[in-house]
Amino acid sequence: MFYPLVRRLEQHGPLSEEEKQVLQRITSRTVLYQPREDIVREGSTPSYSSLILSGFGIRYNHSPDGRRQITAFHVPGDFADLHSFLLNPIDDGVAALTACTVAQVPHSDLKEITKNYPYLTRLLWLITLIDGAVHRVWMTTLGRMDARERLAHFFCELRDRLQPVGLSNDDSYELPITQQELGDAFGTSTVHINRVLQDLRSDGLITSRGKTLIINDLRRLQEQAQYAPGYLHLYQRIERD
Amino acid sequence: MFYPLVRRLEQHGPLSEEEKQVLQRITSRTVLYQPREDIVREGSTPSYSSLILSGFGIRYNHSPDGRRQITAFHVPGDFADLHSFLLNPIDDGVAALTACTVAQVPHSDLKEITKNYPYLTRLLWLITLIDGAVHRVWMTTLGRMDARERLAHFFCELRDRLQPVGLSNDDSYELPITQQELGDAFGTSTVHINRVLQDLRSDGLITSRGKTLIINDLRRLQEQAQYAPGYLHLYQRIERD
DNA sequence: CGCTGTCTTGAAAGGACTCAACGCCGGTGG
DNA sequence: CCACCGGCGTTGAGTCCTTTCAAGACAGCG
Repeated sequence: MFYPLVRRLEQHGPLSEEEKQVLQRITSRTVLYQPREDIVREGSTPSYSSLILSGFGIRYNHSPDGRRQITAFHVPGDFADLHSFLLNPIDDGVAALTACTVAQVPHSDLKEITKNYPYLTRLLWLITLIDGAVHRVWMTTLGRMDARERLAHFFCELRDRLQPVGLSNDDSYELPITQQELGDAFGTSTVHINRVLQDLRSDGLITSRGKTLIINDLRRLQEQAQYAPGYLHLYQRIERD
Repeated sequence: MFYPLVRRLEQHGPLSEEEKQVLQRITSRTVLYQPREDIVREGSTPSYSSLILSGFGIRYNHSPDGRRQITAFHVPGDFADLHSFLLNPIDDGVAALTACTVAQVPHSDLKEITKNYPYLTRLLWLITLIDGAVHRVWMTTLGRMDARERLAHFFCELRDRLQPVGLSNDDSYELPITQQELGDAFGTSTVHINRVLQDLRSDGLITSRGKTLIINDLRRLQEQAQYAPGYLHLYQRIERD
């Protein structure tokens, strides 16, 4: 049996047997979602947080007049709405891009953890802080880079996030994201995403066949994207005492 | 004596006498910063987090080639880099816009709180989560709104954030932010900020005299900005048990 | 009084958008 | 087994928002 939350938190600090058991217990309730299905509705007040075990998801915001902004792409191992533990009603929604299996972690269990497991609490807190760090970098790409740089940056980011969960090999990975969704994430129209992708392809930086993305020239892609992976804090360590 | 952190956290749940004393103790070390001075350097690893007691600050990111994105404006009562408690080195910097008095809260004290005061821990965690919620809305304005809407949105947001700390009266407040800084925050050039401001002024939505901003028609400003203040979670309540 | 940072203005260029149409493909139903 | 359908990707043309570059006006400060 595979315990994604254990694996994820262990990236940031060692876990005791007891702690591992706690994490296994609170992630034992799992649910299956269909592609496009809502996992958490915008504005709702869930009593649990959703941990993605398999599949791809998105987090999104709608402006009152209906324009959509995708604020995060989620891969297996991501806690899509850990923030709904303390923040409710939540103002963003979570949806499945592909079929997803999701563990529903009751907020009551999270509260118990804050009472009895300060170290686990800090680890969970850290996960939400990394989320914020990624948000800030996305803000920087949205505000200060052009569409081409933003896309290149994202492809670099996704590669580094998929690696730890074994979903990226040889710099290629499954990318089940439509051009419309890319547009909604990176602040451009679908049409423009299409043209930028063609650009990246014709420059030999990437290849995309169907839903597979191949990075042909990682160095150059990272360079043009001004990509520096530190903000992902993949190996941020926390001390127990 | 005035304890900004107590006041801030009390917005989200009642505090016991003991808890108040803890908060007072950990915010007792204060420092004064000059305008433009760095409060936290980008990429550094501070051993304390900075709580702004008076003055305005910004948080910012630089892309490797030097373009700057301002990711947050901070007002009195804001914990500018509470996330540096667990996230280090931090990838964003904090700087003073005006003269600032700042309380430096040692990370060791924060760690003690996570061990002994789970309720305070959740309150502090909440603050960082609200930060994230604001980030997401900024992403939405950056990605999906034009410069005029973004500025209007920000003026509405700042009004609602200054109200609780008594810095906004009659829908007017001090705005010690240059057009260059507004540009760096909202993803446009300084020149364009200037033109958009003139637009908002000539439409009778705002008046700005020197560093004072007056909102002349709040309804219409909020409407055009599609402003919905829920994301600030100003009165988000958390339960003790 | 002069300096420097900030604000303002104009003109030309460019990145991105909208609208519209078309091709491709997989899925569905007859 | 084939025809239809809808979602997705692609393309072109015209338009608009925003940028860049440059220069001048203004204001606060030493």
